[in-house]
Amino acid sequence: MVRMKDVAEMAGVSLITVSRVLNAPELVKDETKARVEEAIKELKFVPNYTAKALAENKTRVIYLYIPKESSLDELVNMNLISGIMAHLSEKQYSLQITRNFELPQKCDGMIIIGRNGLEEDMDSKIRVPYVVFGRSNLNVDHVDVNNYKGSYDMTKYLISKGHKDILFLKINNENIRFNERFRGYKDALLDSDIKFKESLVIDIDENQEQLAYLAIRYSEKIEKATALFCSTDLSAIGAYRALKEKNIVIPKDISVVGFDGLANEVVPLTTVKQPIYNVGERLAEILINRINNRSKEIERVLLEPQIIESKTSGCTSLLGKDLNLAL
Amino acid sequence: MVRMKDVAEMAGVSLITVSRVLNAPELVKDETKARVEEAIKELKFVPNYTAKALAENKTRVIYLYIPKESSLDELVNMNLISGIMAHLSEKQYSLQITRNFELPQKCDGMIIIGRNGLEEDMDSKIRVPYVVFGRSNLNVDHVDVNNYKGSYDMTKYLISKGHKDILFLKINNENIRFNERFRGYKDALLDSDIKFKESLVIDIDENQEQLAYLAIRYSEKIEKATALFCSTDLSAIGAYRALKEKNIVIPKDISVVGFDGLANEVVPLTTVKQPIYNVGERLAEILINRINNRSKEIERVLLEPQIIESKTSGCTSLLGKDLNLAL
DNA sequence: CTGAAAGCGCTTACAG
DNA sequence: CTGAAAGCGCTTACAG
Repeated sequence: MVRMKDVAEMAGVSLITVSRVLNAPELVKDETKARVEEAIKELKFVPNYTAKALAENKTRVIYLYIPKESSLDELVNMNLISGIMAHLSEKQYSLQITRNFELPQKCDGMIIIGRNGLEEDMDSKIRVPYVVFGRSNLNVDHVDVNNYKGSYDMTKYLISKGHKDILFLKINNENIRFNERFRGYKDALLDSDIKFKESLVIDIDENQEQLAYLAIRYSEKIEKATALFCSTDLSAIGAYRALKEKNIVIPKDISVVGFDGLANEVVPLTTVKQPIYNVGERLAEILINRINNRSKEIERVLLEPQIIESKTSGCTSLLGKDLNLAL
Repeated sequence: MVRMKDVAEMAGVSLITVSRVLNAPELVKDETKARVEEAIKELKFVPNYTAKALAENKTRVIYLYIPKESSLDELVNMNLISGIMAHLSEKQYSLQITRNFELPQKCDGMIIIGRNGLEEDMDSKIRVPYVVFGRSNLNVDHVDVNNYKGSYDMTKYLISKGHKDILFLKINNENIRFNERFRGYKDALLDSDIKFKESLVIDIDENQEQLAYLAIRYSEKIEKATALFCSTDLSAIGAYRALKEKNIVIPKDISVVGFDGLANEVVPLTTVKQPIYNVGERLAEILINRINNRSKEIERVLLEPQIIESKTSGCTSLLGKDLNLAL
């Protein structure tokens, strides 16, 4: 293994100078720097990050906190982990996962999956820089998905396809995300001069396929609508099943769209795709920047979701026509 | 931060003794050991893994090689990464991802996503212990999914539901996995005294939704069957779409099942779920064991997939009956 | 602009 | 069974 010492010898300088070329090149005379750089290239020197970390009192380890309630093999978490890994690897950082705040080892920073309530005590508990996925009441770097915008855009999209009577399957729990999606829907209607009607909203209490199924199965509001916008893909699938049972054909009789898009590799549902993988990348990026500069301005990033057109939606002009049927 | 030195002082021993208690406790007198252990607990001492790694000439970093052709946000890769991370984190190792074999930094071991052909030169290139996902012609630790068994079991499952004429949608490329799935299907028929018929096989060349769609859309073999076993979920979804277009109702007229199950959180397809997340965990586990004991016997692990019953399959006794329709 | 020396927190022959 | 000393490969005041 090539060490800084070897580079120093080859370049005819001290080890300290090599270190400077690597970490503070502006302090080194151009000519010396050139000699060192050549030696580095010649010997294919790569710094030993373990030694560097020890000397700097760093670890090059980032912890990702995922609450215990959330399984690591959920699609959201998998997307997140992959995105984070991709960026950290590039920057020579590595990742560990934790389910609580008692970390088994030192780290340089943390990524926290939003815990909406408990945040107040977080800042005192965590003694390293951290970044949060989701809203944060604290003055802290965070990344979130623009649920409002995604929902707004999807509603506009449906309107552009000729839909005016758009049913909304709403999820009624304290999760801000679902509220934002509902707001986006309403505002898009408003901005298109379509009156928002309570009679076109169907409520369920949790994001469950079965609840959505039941709600749609026994609702009569369907007949008034040409499109159904579900708050999540999971509920869209429940709704889909209910519609089929009622012999309503999709998208011939009604368009059905969802929100999340985490499995759109295999689910042919028109939906709003949350860029969770990108969220992961951005979280990692922002955290590393923060580690390298504690005093920089707080970052608040809102990533835009994207509409994925698939087989469950169509134009109103095609209503009743037997086209390519959806799954 | 509490160091070994602090523990040593409190226990009234040398730093070396503390190190022994941690790494080779059998060399330490019981009484001394007890004093040290108490001090460790009292001071909540946690070893500094960076320092340990440097002294041991280790890194505690594992590289995961994923070929460039394969995107990190594919479901398989995400499952894998999450599973690997879960185990490594537990063992205080961390992970980095690489897309080639020029590693930017030292590591203690590698996890290689099977590269079926190129394996011959691998052993010489990689100078650290490694484990492979997939078959390997080399004499190396590896983990794979039992595709044969999954397919065999699914076929048996369909037979147990009364199906005898089971169409198989086969993918005809060099990927061994697809061959194994086909073999499992044939053997299950054989073992159930059902004659295998070429006329019940439909071929496509790649695992693509559209190819499956076309193959099923224009095949007349469907009419002869009560069940359709597709080699992948993706092809099952294409097939599903084609069937719907032909006004064939699922599972009323025909059962449709797939293979993969990576998105079954949201896809209500009866399928064989590949335990990719568990594959990840096992890969990590085996690698760490190998790192700690280079001379142990080679591990060849075959994980069993699992049948997930969902809404696209049913009993032949219910054929033609209008039940809970599937998605 | 450059270098000698101490230090980061561990492990590991070697000695006793 | 226990300990003194050197070493892992870097960084960082400090001095010049």
